[in-house]
Amino acid sequence: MKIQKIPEASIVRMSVYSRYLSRLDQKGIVTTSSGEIADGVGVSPAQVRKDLAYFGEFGTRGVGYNVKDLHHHVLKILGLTNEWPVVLVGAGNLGTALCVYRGFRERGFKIVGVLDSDPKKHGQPLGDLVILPMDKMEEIIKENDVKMGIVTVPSDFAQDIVNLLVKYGVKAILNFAPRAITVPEDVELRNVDLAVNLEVLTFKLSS
Amino acid sequence: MKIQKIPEASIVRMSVYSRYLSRLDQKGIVTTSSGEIADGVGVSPAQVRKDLAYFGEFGTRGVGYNVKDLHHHVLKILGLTNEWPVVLVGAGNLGTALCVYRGFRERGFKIVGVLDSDPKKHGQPLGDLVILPMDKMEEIIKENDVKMGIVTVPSDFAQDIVNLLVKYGVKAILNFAPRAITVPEDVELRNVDLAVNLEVLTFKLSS
DNA sequence: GACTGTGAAGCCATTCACAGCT
DNA sequence: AGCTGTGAATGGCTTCACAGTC
Repeated sequence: MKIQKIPEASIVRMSVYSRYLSRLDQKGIVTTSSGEIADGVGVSPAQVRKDLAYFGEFGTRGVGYNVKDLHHHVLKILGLTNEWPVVLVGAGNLGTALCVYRGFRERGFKIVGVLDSDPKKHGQPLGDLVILPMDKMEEIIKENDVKMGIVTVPSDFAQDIVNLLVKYGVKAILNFAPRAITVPEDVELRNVDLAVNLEVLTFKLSS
Repeated sequence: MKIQKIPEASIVRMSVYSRYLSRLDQKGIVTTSSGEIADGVGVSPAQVRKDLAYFGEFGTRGVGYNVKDLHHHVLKILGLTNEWPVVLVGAGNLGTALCVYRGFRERGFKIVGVLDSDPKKHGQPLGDLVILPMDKMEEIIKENDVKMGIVTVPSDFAQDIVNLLVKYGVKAILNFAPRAITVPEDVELRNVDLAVNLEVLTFKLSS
């Protein structure tokens, strides 16, 4: 295998494969194939093989893949073999929902701090945490060695919050505010725009 | 302009442009350019022009675009000139958060019904709605002429719920369950996988 | 001079098709 | 015979570069 750039879409699919492999493993299935995975997640078998091939040779020709083995490899590729501490900023409706979202914990993400600028919220319990004021950000990040942040503050404040997170050493940010945000080169940013997803649907319904 | 297939990525960007144009309009700005829009949303000017060109000629050479005018055109293209009634299924943490999410209402999406299978939740207020049992689905959809649904139920039930929505006439579904879901050809489906977004970040942090 | 609209070129991702292994 | 791994072919999106317009 030559070294080459890996498409972001492949990484997204790797994450999806890993969830499917975890299900196969739970069902006690020992061996699988690119065809089975493809059916299970809704892509082509060639796509599955190509994606996996970016990272190594995990299968046996004529046989397929060992489920446990492949699952472990994929988790390792995604960096999910250890728990990730995460700080969440913005304890509004969306923030509180994400804070207790089981899908994150199941995949090894642990929210270790929830911050909000509203003094009325400070001290309020949220899951097994307590909402803290913004000036606790540095402490939370440093004490827990936090590298990831989730931003669910109103759009107007998103860039400022992101700047703060970066200042205190966060290296990857998931932003839910529908605004263009900039970060330094060594920081990873992903945006999730919930309304956009509905609007793609209305476009298709209308055309 | 020739007829041609429009990339989905272009539609996503159109939605982003429309939000930026709405901000420019609010600020009272009358004229803009592909360069300004590009800077504002973080893409290239050529990309902006190409995207818009899929749908028509909205600008004036040497001048730029009229903000109000372009904004209106983009909203019309996205099918956002009328309010869309939406039904939401699954009043867990994520579902309740989305139900009162301002970002949806601001863009013309109105949740007209929240359903959950848990009898303990029935009758509980949620925003200005009340959580209803699943067997009210048909009534809600028919009475409000609902064409869009949001699914925030546990993964194991997502396909069943989607099947029900489709059965009662919903034509576009936004699914938050991390499972492969299938729908008939005439139904649009989009998946939002929140954990995947964090996992793409961990991949990048780890590599 | 400034900015749009667009064919052509370049680039990137997916699919194909088959050699290689069990 | 069955399935992986992969170079080659295809298809699609983005960028380039410039003619057209004000």
